[in-house]
Amino acid sequence: MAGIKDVARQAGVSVATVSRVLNDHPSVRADTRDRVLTAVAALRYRPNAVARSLRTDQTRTLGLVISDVLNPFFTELARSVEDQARALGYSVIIGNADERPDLQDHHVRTLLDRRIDGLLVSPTDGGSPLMLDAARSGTPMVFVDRWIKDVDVPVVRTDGRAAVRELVAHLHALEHRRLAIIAGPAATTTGRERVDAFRSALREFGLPLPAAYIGRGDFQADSGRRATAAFLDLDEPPAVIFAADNLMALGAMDEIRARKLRVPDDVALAAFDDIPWFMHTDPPVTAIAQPTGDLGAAAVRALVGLIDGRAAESVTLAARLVVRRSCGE
Amino acid sequence: MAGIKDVARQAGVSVATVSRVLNDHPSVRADTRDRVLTAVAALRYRPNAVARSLRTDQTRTLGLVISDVLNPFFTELARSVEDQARALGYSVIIGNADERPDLQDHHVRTLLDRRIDGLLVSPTDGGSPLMLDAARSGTPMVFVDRWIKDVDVPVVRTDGRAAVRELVAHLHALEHRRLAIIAGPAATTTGRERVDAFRSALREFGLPLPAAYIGRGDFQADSGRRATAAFLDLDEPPAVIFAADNLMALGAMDEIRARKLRVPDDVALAAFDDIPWFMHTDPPVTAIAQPTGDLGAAAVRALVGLIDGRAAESVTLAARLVVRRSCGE
DNA sequence: CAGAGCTTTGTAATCGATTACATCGAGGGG
DNA sequence: CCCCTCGATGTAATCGATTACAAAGCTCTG
Repeated sequence: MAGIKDVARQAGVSVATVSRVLNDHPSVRADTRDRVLTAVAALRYRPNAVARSLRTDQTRTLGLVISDVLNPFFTELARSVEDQARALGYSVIIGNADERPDLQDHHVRTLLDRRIDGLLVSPTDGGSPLMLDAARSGTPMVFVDRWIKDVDVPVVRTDGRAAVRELVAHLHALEHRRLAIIAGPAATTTGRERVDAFRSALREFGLPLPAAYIGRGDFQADSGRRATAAFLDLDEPPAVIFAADNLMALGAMDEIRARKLRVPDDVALAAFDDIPWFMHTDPPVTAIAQPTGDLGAAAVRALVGLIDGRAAESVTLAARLVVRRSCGE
Repeated sequence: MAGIKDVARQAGVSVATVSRVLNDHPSVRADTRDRVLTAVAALRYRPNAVARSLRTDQTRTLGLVISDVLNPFFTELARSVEDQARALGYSVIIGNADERPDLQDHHVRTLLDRRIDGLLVSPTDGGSPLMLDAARSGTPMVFVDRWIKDVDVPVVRTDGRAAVRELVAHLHALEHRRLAIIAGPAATTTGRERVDAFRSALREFGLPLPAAYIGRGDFQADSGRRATAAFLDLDEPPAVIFAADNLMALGAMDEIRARKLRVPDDVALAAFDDIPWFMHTDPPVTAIAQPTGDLGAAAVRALVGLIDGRAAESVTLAARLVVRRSCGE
């Protein structure tokens, strides 16, 4: 592959001049520029990004570590992140943590080794020392969706409290009284928050949230299945199951279907995170929708701001309830 | 951030020795190695992958350019690719082409600039000159799922002919006679192949495939909606709609639902590419499933083989039909 | 017309690693 | 006891770009 030297030779100038043309430095005579450009075209020269990065100490690359690519919410997020990053001249390297702290650390380490300019993370757990170190040592970093307490890192996220309250009101209006939740891992903020929001909303309506009605999930389908099985085995099973993410809702549907029960007649179902498929499930699932596109775009803007030395602020967007038929009419 | 020089100073050796320890070169005395390792730990040193790549001319990174991240088939593929790559010591950079040739080229260019060691592509169109050049100029490259004719690049893909034939047999047995297909873009191999397979199977059963029963889709949901609308507006609408991918099937369901028609009573529906949600749609969708995990793993193995100088062979796996209820009982 | 000042270009250092080659010291054979 | 060999380590070139500084050419002015 042709290098800058080949271009310089071909154009009869020095490498410095070629470099200046490439970075459109003003002090290059027009005809020299033309000769260089012709040589570049003739040799199909493309600057080596690796060499450039080494010298300039910037890669124009952002790292994105997400909890689970198979979760449609996160792939939508990844997509909007990439779109916005591209618009700002950055590439994105995605790392899939699969909800595993060790994999998360693996990706953070690899990304740091590659000297990405900034890191976008949706942490799987609460306290990866590696990540905390990175944050403290000044790596530009922004949390998205989930975050870690007591770290000075901006957070771009959705506040679901109002929507959860709305959901509970909806359920209450439909005469449902025994409401259960499949929670996410306690190590994640979203895992805890959604339960908290649910609990406060229930209290507001004078409803209890017994321990048996809090299922321990890990944001993946299998755990939704297991938690649902446990609920349904109870002497007094809940009337509604609220899954804290869409994959656990999928698992819940699996289990309900396996037991030949009907939604919403036997159990009602609702989920956090709306996805296109919920419109077509049997029945369509009532869900709380996050503004995923805005979330990704805002996160990238905040991160690039940080990279450019501006102080980034945390952003909180609102979720909204989408009522369908899975909780009754 | 600490560099190799800092480590050398701290350990009282030269950078060469540090490098040797890091790449575990045999000729380093045990106690020297220990001193270096202590220094590495003390300074929390991590080698700069950018510098290393420049010198060694390898990035231990694979590029993966896929047609659409929002398509669950491709995100599953991406996931298995990443898993296998990680197992072999490679990172993966994913580029999402969004079914747009210009975006595809953008990603190929960026990946090439970054000097990735190899490229995995599921081409959106038939003839990006950039990609053809790259292939010819020796960039290790493997096509996955889709491919381009007349290029000397190994292909790892699924052959759906048998499964499509099985599907048609199933439909025929259910007394369906008017079968339509929503095709993918003619520029893609999968776009054409699936129609061809469908057509031959129909012929085998003595059924026609009128032009009006071939919908022009682009593998995205909207086009499925439009093609379905066109079918249903026909004087003699089809009894079955076979969507050549899952997103177009989603679009078809949208349109059918919007017209208050029922699947399979009013129209039957089948799709290429199975996804977890098809089990829970109303009704569950009959689909042709690809062995996605194997596909990704085989593609990575072939690519890494190429990188290591071994000759890679094309791999063809078989798809299988998963019968559910969307075509009748 | 000399020299100041500006524009344009070139020379060479640099980024942080790897690695060919040089060097040094110890041990062994004659 | 000398020299050769081999193991361990260091010195410095190198990868392909960017960029500070030097230098050359040109214009313009007094």
